[in-house]
Amino acid sequence: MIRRATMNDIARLCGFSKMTVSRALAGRPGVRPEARRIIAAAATKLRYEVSWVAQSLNNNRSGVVGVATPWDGLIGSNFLAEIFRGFSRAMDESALELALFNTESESFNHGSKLAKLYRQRKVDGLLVVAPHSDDAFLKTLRRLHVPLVVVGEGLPDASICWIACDDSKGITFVSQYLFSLGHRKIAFIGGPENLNSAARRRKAFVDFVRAKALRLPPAYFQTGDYTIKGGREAARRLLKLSDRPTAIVAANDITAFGAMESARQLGISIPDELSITGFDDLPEASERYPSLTTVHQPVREMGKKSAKLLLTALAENKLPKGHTKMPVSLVVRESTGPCRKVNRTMRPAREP
Amino acid sequence: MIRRATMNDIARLCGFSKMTVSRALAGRPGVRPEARRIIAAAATKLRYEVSWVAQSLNNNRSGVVGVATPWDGLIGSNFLAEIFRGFSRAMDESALELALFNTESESFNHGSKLAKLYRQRKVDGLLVVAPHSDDAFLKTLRRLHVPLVVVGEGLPDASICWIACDDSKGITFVSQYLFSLGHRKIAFIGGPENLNSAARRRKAFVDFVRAKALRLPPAYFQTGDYTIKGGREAARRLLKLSDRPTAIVAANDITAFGAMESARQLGISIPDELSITGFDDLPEASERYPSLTTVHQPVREMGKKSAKLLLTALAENKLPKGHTKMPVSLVVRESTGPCRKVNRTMRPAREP
DNA sequence: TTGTAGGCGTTATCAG
DNA sequence: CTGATAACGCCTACAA
Repeated sequence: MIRRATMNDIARLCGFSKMTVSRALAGRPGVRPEARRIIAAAATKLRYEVSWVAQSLNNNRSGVVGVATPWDGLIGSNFLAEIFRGFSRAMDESALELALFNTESESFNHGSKLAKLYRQRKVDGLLVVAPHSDDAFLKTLRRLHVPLVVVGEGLPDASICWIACDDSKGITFVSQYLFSLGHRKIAFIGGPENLNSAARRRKAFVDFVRAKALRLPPAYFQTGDYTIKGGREAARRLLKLSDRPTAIVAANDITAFGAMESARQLGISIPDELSITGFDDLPEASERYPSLTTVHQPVREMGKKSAKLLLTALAENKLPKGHTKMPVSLVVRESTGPCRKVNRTMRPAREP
Repeated sequence: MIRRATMNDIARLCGFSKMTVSRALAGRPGVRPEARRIIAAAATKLRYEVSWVAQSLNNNRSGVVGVATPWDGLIGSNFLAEIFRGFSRAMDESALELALFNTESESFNHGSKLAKLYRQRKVDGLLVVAPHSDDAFLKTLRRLHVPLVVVGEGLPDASICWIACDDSKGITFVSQYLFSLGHRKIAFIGGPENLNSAARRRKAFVDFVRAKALRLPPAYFQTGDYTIKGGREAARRLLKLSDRPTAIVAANDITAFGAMESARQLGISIPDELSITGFDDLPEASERYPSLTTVHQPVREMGKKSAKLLLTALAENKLPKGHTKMPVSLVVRESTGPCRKVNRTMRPAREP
């Protein structure tokens, strides 16, 4: 492995000074076109690449944006994948790279690693994806004035910049839709308690139930963990009730997929005997059989937008600010249908 | 944002020279214990963190390991997720960070970005996950002597270090198992042509068919793309054949999931009328209904091992070498069963 | 238009 | 054990 060429090498090779070389290669004014050409040629010949480290030392910038997210919940998911696609779209032109951090690792959340990350200038800023509401590191970050944007979770702390979707509206959409199909026995499978968005979705459902004065047994309010398995188990509990629901609102698509599996296992047909809705509109939602009625949220767009926000802030050398609620929409597919007045339970269904 | 403390600040504060401070904080010998304590105290008071950039400039090391992989195929998948978990397990103690690169981005594969990545010292080495066999960048990398380990794909080029699983053996396992259950009409759904592993799996199946002298119609050899959709479509083609197979060997789990959906849509019961096998043993395989008989490959282990390999090589300042084929094993679950001599097709099944 | 001097924060080297 | 000096590769500021 041979030593890489430096500006000095180029300078020596073509008889200019380091400085002229620097100016020429950075495309800055004040260099004779002729000189520019000579220098460019020399650079090519020596296979020169600027040392990004040396630049960083000058700028006090690392050129790296950190992506921090709970791995166990997200890293294999299409949700995160879509967000990433959004990120990379936004950063394509920016010469910045993405580094990945697991917020679930002790050292990260505790803050020990975190302080270093930024103070050692390993990252210029952070994109935080779907943090848990009990994550300690966000407070640390705020105190250190680290430029950061939170994606996919609206936070109560007004000083933190975030981009999320309108959770309440989404849940209202599906609930309303099921209601309009005649469903009155609607159950809910929520997400993990440590996500603000999950809490908001649950609250929206509760509000809806109240507004429509539906009288639902407590067992209709289940909690999952945004995994297939969690959805399956919660649905199983629901579907084994003597007075089982005719529709299930799942707090995300994955949970809905799990619920669909439980129904299938129990021989309950979708949507004839049971309607199911999701939330997120992951690519899979349209590909499953039956396809899933769900709430579309512009995940990739959110990724792109948040990355842009951060880049702009970094460029202007200030902290990103503000909160954005992205619009959601109802996507009707095959997993929902009109309510049949009587289901197959032994006892006849209660009249609403 | 206040200027960060430097070694100079500490030196001034406690009356030692920069050099002594450096030695003390790096825990190197040749510093009086008393001095050590004083310096440590000063560092704490000033909230000092070493500048990793300045260190890099000295070491000619960036402290970053790049992870390069085709995003569209992998980034939302549990396969990649498992590999990542392995990586992070291996790097937990190492102070290195992971940066992410999309091999499908033009600038990357073309090599323009790539050369820079390493020559600018943005990364010390690369972990390349499941590259396509037609990826040009690998050749570039080899020429530049970039330390790299390829995970999940065995490559023909002997000079590149890789860790993969024993594809042939895996396919032989499932084929053999289906055969032992009495299946003779076994179809295959392969993976994308631009993956060496997919080619090897297909070849293993063909070899098996030949060894057993099975006479299968050409339509029994399908090609998917390792997606649910691809699996579903290929399976649909198979199941609509007048002489349809009694078993399907899918080249990965995802494809198998798709195939299972097709069967369900067509009202074909698994495993009574159709046996299906996968490959990978993703976490989902055991959670689907019915659960999937498949080939287990130690994905996380592979991730861990490859990261370790790279770290060792970096520490010893040489290129990682060698090829590792990880063992695979057959995992029997619910998606396979004995062959019934007559299936529901109108015409009676041929005798084997 | 070009060049010189100096600094970014750390560490290697060698002298005290 | 401690410290002065130089070097890593680039860029800003200023001078010619």
